Amino acid sequence: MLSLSQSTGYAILAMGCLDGPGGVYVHVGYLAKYTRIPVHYLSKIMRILAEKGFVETKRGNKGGFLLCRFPEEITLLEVVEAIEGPDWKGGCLLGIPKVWDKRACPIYRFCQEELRRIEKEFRSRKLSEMENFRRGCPRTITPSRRREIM
Amino acid sequence: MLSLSQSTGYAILAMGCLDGPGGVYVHVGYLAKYTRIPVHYLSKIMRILAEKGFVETKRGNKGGFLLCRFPEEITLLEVVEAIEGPDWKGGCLLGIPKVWDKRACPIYRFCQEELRRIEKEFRSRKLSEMENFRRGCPRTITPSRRREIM
DNA sequence: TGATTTTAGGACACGATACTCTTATTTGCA
DNA sequence: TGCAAATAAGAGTATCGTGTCCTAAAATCA
Repeated sequence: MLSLSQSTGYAILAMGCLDGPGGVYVHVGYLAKYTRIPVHYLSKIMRILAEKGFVETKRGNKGGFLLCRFPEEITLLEVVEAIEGPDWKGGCLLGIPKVWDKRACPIYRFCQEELRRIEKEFRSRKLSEMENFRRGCPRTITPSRRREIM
Repeated sequence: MLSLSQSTGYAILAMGCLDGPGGVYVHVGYLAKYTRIPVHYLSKIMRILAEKGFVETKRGNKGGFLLCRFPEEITLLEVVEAIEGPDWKGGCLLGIPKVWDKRACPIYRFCQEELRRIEKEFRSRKLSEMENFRRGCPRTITPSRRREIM
């Protein structure tokens, strides 16, 4: 399938729901429910994002996750590279492992142009553009609704 | 990594080296060596391509593989869909599994445009455009060189 | 302090992709 | 006819992405 890994999609979905510095910590359970990501798997991804310095975590009651920077300052490209690593572009959309011979790829030039275009898009788009989505994610919740979710 | 699977790249690389109807059958070992694909793995892919009706096979002495149609008539899109299946587009370059809420993907419109552009490219490009690459692939070979290869 | 809430971290399972190896089976040619 | 060449077929292995589960540790609050 022509796409980055699901994990990257999950990371963007989840980060798009978080508040910036000074906001409220959001429980991973709410994130998971709202974004439809398996909760234990998302928990792992959040830990990676914490290690990479994207999110701040707080344990215990009223704990959860928070962005370390404001969403206006975080580009999609940063998130992509944090999860996929620097080689996310791969070089060939067709899946030719390493195009050692340009004649081997009938769309060599097209791939280069496309990947440049896509990277430019990723670099120009910020998490803040998911604001409308973020607002739908619950932050405080009743005990009964919590039992239903978890 | 943002690409189709390696198998698709392998299929295109290999098919790009084959003759059309009436040409010579090419040994999978030569294909593998020339394209730098693991020979047993390529052998499996060739069998899939044979099942799908893209290549003709001949066993035994002087056997090998041949395209069933002329390379001018075979588009990249056909090969992609044969190996990846019809859902190769996935819908979201970022890897968001199923974009149930357009607000969830900050580049929803961009993805749609890009995938349309890429599909158009795949549909317009033919295997015959790999002619220069194909010519470098050995068809007949000495026993000593064969030992070295296999 | 103790109960509750929440993340941290690791073990494990499962399927897909990528790759290897061995044993048929078919074909051409001497 | 028999040998050698070549694909067919399928079992086996490794790794990775995805997902589940359990226990430990930390933080809050009564």
